Amino acid sequence: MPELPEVETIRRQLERELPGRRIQKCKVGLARLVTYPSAPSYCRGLAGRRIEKVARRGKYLIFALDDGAELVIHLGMTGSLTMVAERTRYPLHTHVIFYLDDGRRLIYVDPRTFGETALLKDGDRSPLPGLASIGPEPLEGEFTVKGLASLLNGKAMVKAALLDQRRIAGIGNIYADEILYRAAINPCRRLNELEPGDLKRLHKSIQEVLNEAIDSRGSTISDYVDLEGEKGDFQNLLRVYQRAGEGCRDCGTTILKTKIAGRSSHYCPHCQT
DNA sequence: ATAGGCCTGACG
DNA sequence: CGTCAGGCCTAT
Repeated sequence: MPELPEVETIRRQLERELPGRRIQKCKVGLARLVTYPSAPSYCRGLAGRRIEKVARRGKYLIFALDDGAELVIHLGMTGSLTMVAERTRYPLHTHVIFYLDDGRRLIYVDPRTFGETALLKDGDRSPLPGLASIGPEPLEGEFTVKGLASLLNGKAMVKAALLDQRRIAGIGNIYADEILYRAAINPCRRLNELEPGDLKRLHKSIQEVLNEAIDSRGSTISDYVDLEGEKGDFQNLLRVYQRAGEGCRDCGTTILKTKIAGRSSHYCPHCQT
């Protein structure tokens, strides 16, 4: 579910709430979600730690702890984080509970359980291959047109490449479609056929779409909510995603839907070539 | 590159 | 009942 804009929205809210707070203890209801180390060691390692900072890398949330360890959470498809008061009933599918020293709890809820969490020591991210091999942040200064061109090598379809977290961090199915629409690039185009003009538009579109989505606090298609339980607004601004059969907002042509890299892909056959 | 698997829930 | 869903890993 959550892509870069949704995770960044949650990160900003966590950053207002958590730094300075201690995790008194933690409870794991579904041990499978703790991918490193074992669930018991994870809880032992977290007990008593103070949270110093909440960062984001792609779709991963990274909590820096006072002993140098990192608490990592990936929300998968349907994960969400919420702060709840003491004596509040936990929602269905609450799998991890962090008890904070102000009485509140940070809870991890995830119906489909595609998410994961881990506790990394000494900045060693190798236990999480997806994080260890992640590509550059598209909204950071070093993400240039030239850099993008070098990341998009080979002959894969451009849509598949945008979804590949090892090339660029944080883009998922919604924003890949929206980015390609804005860049006027057909999702089936091959990387080795992109011209300098395409790359320039693609670079600009990646940053514009992601920044605008963050400004709208993400997209809520079905169940995404932020830390406060609020839905995002960007679903109202989508141009192609889930609009198959409807008219293109620019030219009126019917938006098409196809399958690329196993994911549904929406595009305007007239505007995107 | 593609399909299948991991899960639950919504919808037709 | 079947199909589909914001992610990602594996096997073919």
